[in-house]
Amino acid sequence: MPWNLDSKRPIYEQLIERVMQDIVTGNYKPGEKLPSVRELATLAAVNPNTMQRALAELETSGLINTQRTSGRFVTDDAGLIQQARQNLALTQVRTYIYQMQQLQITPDEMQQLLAKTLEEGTL
Amino acid sequence: MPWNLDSKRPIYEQLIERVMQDIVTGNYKPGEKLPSVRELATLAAVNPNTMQRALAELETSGLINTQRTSGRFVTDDAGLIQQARQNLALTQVRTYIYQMQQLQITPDEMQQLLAKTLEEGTL
Amino acid sequence: MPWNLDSKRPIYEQLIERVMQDIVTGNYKPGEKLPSVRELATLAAVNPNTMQRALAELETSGLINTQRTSGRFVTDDAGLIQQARQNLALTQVRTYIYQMQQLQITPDEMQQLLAKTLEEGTL
Amino acid sequence: MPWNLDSKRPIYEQLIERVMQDIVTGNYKPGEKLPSVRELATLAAVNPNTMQRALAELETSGLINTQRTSGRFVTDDAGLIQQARQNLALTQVRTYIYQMQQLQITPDEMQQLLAKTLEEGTL
DNA sequence: GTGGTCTAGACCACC
DNA sequence: GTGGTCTAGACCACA
Repeated sequence: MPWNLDSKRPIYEQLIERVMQDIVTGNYKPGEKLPSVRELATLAAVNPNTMQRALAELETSGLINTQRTSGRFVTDDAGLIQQARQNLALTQVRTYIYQMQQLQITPDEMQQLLAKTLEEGTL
Repeated sequence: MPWNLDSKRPIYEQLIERVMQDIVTGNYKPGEKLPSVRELATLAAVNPNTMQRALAELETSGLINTQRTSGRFVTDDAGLIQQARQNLALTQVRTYIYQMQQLQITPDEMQQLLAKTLEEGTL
Repeated sequence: MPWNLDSKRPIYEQLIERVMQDIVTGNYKPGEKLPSVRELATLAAVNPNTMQRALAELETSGLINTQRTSGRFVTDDAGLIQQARQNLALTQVRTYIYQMQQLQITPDEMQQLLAKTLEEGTL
Repeated sequence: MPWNLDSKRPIYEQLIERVMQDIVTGNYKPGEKLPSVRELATLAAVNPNTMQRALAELETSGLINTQRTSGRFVTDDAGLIQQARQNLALTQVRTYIYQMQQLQITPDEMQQLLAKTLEEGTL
């Protein structure tokens, strides 16, 4: 999977999002050891400093823990991970609703448009 | 209506979105003259240059036309306005779907979460 | 024939060009009386002041003369008109050559491209 | 090479044209890094903001890409550059033809006048 | 009065 | 160092 970095948004921000996704979707399992900063940086084709910063900020969320000598690990608290996933989803749906309200689109239409777009399989 | 500017995103970008919304929702009618740059700048509490930039970029969408000495006018092509509204809505729904897919959330869940959140009336 | 005014360029400038064209192409004959300022302004759908300014500037070229009481007349000096036409054409061709040189296009290519475009009848 | 800015036309517009020329004529090679905004501004003897605006608008053409922290780069798509050059040339020749038609000059004359002017080497 | 342009100078985030 | 944004204030042409 390519990293698809967009040069118009802060790189570190995109790295945070990507690693977080990999965690909440189970791509990295609870308790699993993450690749080293250098490895991840190589994979993402970014400067190690930038990856370092991203991981450091991720730690504040509690999703990953650093063991000074042995590396970084995904939290083994599965509940925490599920909660993070819920929060991300909730944020998305609220954003959707808010933006549609700005366009004066009714709740019914919001649901219909979603259903229709999903059916079409349009990306 | 306050302008609710968020200092974390470019102001001119938010101005564009706001004026566009005012147009597609009929707050400014087709063919209507917009307030002058200076007036709008005062309303939004931003520098006239910033508002100027926003309006200039808005012009590329064709939603507004500029008459150099008499002001800016909303296009009188109602179809164009409706189309713009559709596009905005489509972009929103696609973004929602894409983000949820990243979280490996199924289409069914996307719809259930939307329905549930709408019911709760949660903001 | 519509006047095709472009709101992004000074109106009076476009009026000058248009009336000058009408003269050098014989649309208004040598010695002929021009319509009144008010009439022309109506035809062009512009403010009479603007048309007034355009005609005033045209006078400096010698192509039209004002008779204080009876109106404005195209010069009856056919040579002067022909010369103006030549000058306009020369300016065009020199502009073309200059611009193409900026693109590092050779004289041969300038001629070939012109010939080809004329053949196609492309507008 | 001096920048030859004409005070009667918007400076940023001339900057756009100039940089675009430098790209399509190979003065700046595909994939090459452009000088920084500040450097170019100094070279052209304009305010950095003005140069910034020009480059920002140039980006919409796809001829240059911006990497937020490392600078701007000419696209490495040589085809795109050639296409841009063609379009610029086509625009010029069409403008020439259109203007000459307005003067009611025949296609034959358009070609003769071009040939004659090129021979004379008149600037 | 309108929009448009330009300068000067400051500050920011990012790498 | 890079690009990006914003402000303040000035001036211009046009109608």
